[in-house]
Amino acid sequence: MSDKRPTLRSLAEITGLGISTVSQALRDSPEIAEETRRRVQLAARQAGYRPNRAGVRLRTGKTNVVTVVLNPQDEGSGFFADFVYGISDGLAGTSYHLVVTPYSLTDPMAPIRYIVETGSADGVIFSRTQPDDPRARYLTEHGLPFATHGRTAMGLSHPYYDYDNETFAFEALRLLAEKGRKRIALLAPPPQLTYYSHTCKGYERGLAAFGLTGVPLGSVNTETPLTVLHDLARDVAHDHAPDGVICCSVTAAVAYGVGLAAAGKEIGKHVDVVAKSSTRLLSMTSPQITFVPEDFRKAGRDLAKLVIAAVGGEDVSGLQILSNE
Amino acid sequence: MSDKRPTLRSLAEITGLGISTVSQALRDSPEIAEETRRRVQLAARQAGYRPNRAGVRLRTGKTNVVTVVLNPQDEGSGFFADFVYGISDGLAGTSYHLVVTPYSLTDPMAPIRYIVETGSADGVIFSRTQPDDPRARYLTEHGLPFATHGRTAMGLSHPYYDYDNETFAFEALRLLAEKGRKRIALLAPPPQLTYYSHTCKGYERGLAAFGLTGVPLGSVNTETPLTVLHDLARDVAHDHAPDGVICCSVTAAVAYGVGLAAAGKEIGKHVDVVAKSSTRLLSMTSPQITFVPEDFRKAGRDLAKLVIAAVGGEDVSGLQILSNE
DNA sequence: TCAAAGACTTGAAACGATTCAGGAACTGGA
DNA sequence: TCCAGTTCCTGAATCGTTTCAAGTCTTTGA
Repeated sequence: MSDKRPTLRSLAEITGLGISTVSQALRDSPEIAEETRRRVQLAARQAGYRPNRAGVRLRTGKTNVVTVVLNPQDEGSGFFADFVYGISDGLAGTSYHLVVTPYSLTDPMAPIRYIVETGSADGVIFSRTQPDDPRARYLTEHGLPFATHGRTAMGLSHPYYDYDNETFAFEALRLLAEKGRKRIALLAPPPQLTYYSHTCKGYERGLAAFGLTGVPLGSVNTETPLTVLHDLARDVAHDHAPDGVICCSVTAAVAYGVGLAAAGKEIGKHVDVVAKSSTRLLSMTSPQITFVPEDFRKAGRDLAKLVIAAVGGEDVSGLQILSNE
Repeated sequence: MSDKRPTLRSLAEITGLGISTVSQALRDSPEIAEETRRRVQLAARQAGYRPNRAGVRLRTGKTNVVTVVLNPQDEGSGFFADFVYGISDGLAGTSYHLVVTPYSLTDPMAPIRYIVETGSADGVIFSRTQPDDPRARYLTEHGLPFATHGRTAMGLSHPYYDYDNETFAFEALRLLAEKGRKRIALLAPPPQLTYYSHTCKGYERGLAAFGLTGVPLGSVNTETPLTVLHDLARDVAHDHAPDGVICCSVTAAVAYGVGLAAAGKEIGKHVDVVAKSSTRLLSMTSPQITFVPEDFRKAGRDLAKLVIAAVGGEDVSGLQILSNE
């Protein structure tokens, strides 16, 4: 009936108990009699009680916040939206809120330090993981739980979710081999990211397994400006050209594909392209490209679960996911 | 030198002043002597003091949080990523954090009520605004500041950022008229969203102004499944077909364009398509479509500024932006 | 019958901030 | 000299929660 939010104190008044009794009863402490607990919990439910987050946070230091760190390179990649929707899914039904921490163009570590120094989250999720990742190192040193999208390779065991890029590359080569392709190029991710090496490994393993020839593409990667990729595909000398291309990014694949078309090369006829994709739209405009799905929403959902488990102190060994979706 | 975060108390000890003096000095209260203020502020800077958010929030009720509400329909639209990056930009340099509030599939009002009931934000941003929007009404009734992406039409004055869709439609018709097109269809947004009527208004005004004929498309809109739009474009009877199409969404435009191609109609030759677009990728795959840019990142940035101004009590009249970017 | 043990409950302190009602020291005027 | 007014500073209370030491009451065992 009162017009303010119920608090422990008001519940105590309603039930005629002490504040600390109410507090413990709500958390099902065995110290409190079974019946009292039920009575308090009922009263709380009826009053619509929700613990005041500021109170909890001030007293315990627990923020009930998971934070995802923005990367400047992710904008407009289509990755981010799905990823956040997934994290949001994964947090649903828990007491955790999701906060989005901005990047700093001048210092990639700044957001991470900020989170640690201000204690503004219980757990962190970040992507674009590198083999020797300073963020992972820093968070580990400071004991703040985190989960990464992608793996590290620095002798550090931590929760992660990773797409199995090695298998992707390997299976992509199988597909190309089945189509009779012989000279395959790899449009790889930027080399500083961990999954670059996974991808290359699968690629090299596949070349050997299927008896194919690798064709180097020079120093371009999936984050090279699209127009450059387009022109590369259009202008490549015909006698050195690959007849199959594996691409780790939809957008890059599409740009490359448009470039091929501009050179009069038809995908599915003169050349084949296999690409990872998270969206269905582009399979409409570029139906000739072979798309292998990658589900960023699931990545986000699983990472949310992982980081919560890590916050809860679960053993890291069970918090590492290698997925092929 | 101490290993814990500085607090008002530790600053008080360092400076030899009282806690309340320090508190006021940091906020430049005129009650405190000029010199004392400087001394305290210097000490705070040197110690790397940052106010504890939980403490502030508990005492004052101020959360220093702006929350953006997710919409289920926005996933994968490309809108959301840019939008959030923009909001994050707009919040940079302020004390505000950005939290992402999940949607509820069963009750669109649930997240809004949650925010109000738990007092978990100082301000709210939401999109997909409707003429008679229950979210706007509820937030107004409860006195929680908000800013909308899109306008309402319910006799309620509130901060908003809106793209000028009326002008977009009007100018799109001008473009089509200049290309010699006569029979123009509008692929409009879903009718429950406010900008549907703005778009229609511009469309009708343009038809009259340029002497064009409107061609109805039936009950489809920009959120109709892409395959349906594709098939619609492909299968439409030739003698009733429009020779120009205005489209309020890139993805819909592309699907429609692919459908046209499947029917052997060439954009730029048999028909022209004008569409809003926030991404440059699709202008590569569909260079024949005329793209009019819409900048969601700017929308987010401006909305962040607007909602902060609203929280600060600024007059609504200056917090309404109609943009043509 | 009494002490010890157990079962429940509780008030007070603490987390870090702001606000408010004073208090001390100084000024100026009569 | 004294009173009133300024200027500047401060302790205590408060926000809502958890934790801890201590309290009451009942039960048990000898």
